[in-house]
Order: sequence, then C-alpha cells, then structure tokens
Amino acid sequence: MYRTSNASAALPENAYPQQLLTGFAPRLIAWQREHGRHDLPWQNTRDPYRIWLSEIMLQQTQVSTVIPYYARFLERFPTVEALAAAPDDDVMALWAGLGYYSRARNLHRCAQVVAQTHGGKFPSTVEALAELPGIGRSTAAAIASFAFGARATILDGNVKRVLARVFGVEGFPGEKRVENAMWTLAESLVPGSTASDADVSAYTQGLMDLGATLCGRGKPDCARCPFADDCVAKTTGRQRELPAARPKKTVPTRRTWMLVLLDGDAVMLEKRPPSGIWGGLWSLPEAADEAALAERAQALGASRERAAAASPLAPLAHTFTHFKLDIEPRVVELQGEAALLEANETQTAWVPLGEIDAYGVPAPVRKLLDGLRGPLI
DNA sequence: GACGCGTGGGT
DNA sequence: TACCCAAGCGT
Repeated sequence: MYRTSNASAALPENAYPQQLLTGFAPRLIAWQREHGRHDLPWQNTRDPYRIWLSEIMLQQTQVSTVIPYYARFLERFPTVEALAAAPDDDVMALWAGLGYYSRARNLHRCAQVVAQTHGGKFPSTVEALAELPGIGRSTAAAIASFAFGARATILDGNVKRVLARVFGVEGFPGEKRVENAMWTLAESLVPGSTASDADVSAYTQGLMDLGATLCGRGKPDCARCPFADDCVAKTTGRQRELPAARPKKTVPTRRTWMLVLLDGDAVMLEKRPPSGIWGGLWSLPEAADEAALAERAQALGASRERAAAASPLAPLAHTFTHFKLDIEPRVVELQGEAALLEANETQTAWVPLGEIDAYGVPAPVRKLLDGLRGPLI
C-alpha cells in the first residue's frame, strides 16, 4: 500500500548509479553481520511483543535511555496479555521519565487490541501493524521485518541521515516532499525475494546501526564505512551539510507556579488530563502566578495565613522540544488537616514522598520532590 | 502539512 | 551556554 511506483520528479530513481542501488542491501547486510550491534536486549528474539515494545520505546529516544525501561517493562509485563490487563496508572508509572507519554497510552491500548481482537498475536503484515495505536509506517516495518521477515523499509532519523549522505539527497528531511522522496528511495533499496528472513533482519538492523555508530550526526567515521567510495557526502566533503539542518525556530518560555502541599511526609498530587503536556501523569497543582497559587492552596485545605506564607524553593528550568518551562515551586505545610476542598473533576492523591515511584510523575517534578526527601523533612 | 509531544546525551 | 536532536506518531 505504501509502495508508490511514480518516482518523485525531484528525485527520479534513475538519478542514482544502478550498481549502488542493487549493491546497497548486500553490502549493508555484510557490514552489519561483521560490524553491527548484535547484543542489544531486544535483539536475538523474534518475539513480536518484545520487538514491538522496544520499537515504541526507541521512538525519538536513544538506546542507552531505553535499556533500563525496557528491562523493567518486560519484568513487570512479560506478555502482551499482562500489559493489556494492567491498570493505566501502572503503565504510566513505569513509563515515567521516558517522555512522549502518548506513546505509553497508545502502547497500552495497542496491547489491549492485540489481546482482545487478535487473540494475543501481533499481525504479521506492515499494513495490519500500522493500524494499531502508536504504530506508524516506520515502526510497522521494523516489527514486520524483525519478527516476520517482511521486506519493508524503515525510515527513521538514522536512515534519513544515511540516505541523505550516501545518495546526496538535498533538503530538510522533515519536509514532506523530501521525506516522500526518501521513502521511495528506501523502498527501492530493500533486499529482494532471494533474501532470507535473517538477511532481512540484518538489513533493517544495519540501517539503524550504520546511522547510529559510523554515520552519526557529528563526526562520521567514513574510514570504516562500507559506502565511503560511493557516498556523495564523503566524496564531495559535504558530511557536515547533509542531511540539511532543520530550520531554526525560537522556542518560547513559559512560567508556572507549582504547589508543594505537604502534610507530614505526604505530598498532594493531581492527575493531569490525558492529552497535552505530561498527559495522564501525576503532578503538582499549578497556578499562573503567586496569588493564584495561594488561592489553590487555600482551596486544598490550607489556612489563609499558611497559603500566604508559601515558602519558595529554588526555581527549576525544564526544556521541552518546543518550549522552555520555568518552574517556581512553593511549599505549604499542613499539620494533619489534609483535605480536598477543591470541588472539581481532578483526581488527587496524598502520596508519601518515599512512594512517588508508584506514580507516574514528570521528570522535573520527580527531581523536585526527590530533593525534598532529605533536607526539609 | 505543520505542529504538539519529553527527556537526556552530545558538542 | 546553548544549541542539536534521537529506532516517529497522531491529529
């Protein structure tokens, strides 16, 4: 369904040397077998569940970051059925800190769909996989090729960088026109019907490995690259210009006041709405300024005096992809009068500081609360 | 088609 | 420091 035979006018397939096109897969496979990565935790298995779990976690996330999360998830949820049966909050708590939380919600929904409507078995085609929540075109191809030997191409950041350099693809890969051309090119490079399932896996892994190890953004190690002799970037000295950089955009700064409402060793958390920043996570009550924060503290049980005397903690700066957030934490301590007077739809919970791990809490909030455990209490 | 969506590592 | 952006997807 994704294969389009009409070559982009900007990037006709015959613009590339036929020898490079046909030789690409076998050379990459040979290189991967000799020099690629073979011992990552999600390799050496054809279990679609494990492969799927790793691929979702690896979306926009580096390998070293994923490894401990992957281990914890597998231990807690060894099967897709176990994951499907888990409460939302348990899934979010295990995902907390990994970012892009819609991935966790889609992961959970996907597990439920697979468990309930596919009999616990992941579908084996790219098309069927891509209909599941959180699985797009590239992730579907990764799962299908690793688990089922499907001849389908991924197109992630690694592949875009490799293709841009080796084939000299111009333009920013985030631009739709350029990305479409890269899909077409990538599809044309997939090994043919003579390739075994193991070849297909090595090919897909090789695309990732080449981009992640030799052909990184900073200083590509062209001396070890199997495509150095043919690489447009290498032969023209344009490694630094390809792929074209993302157009710069200035990120706005937002400021928020967070209420650290304590009663004994417990802090009050509230559950954020399912969409938007930190969707579905548990976080501190927020307000737009100092006065609004005091009002919230009162609404949640603090006296006027205590609310007005909220004590500041060190401001916390947090950087998102698309904006910066300056957090102004304010502490209000109750004395056994913990109450929830604020009448609204928000779920709230009093959580002992030592049990924060059981809740899905955003990374900067977690950092803030961890800092409270020693000194103040 | 452009934008919203986290966090940490690299330079 | 202040960028850049990583095994992308959903809307």
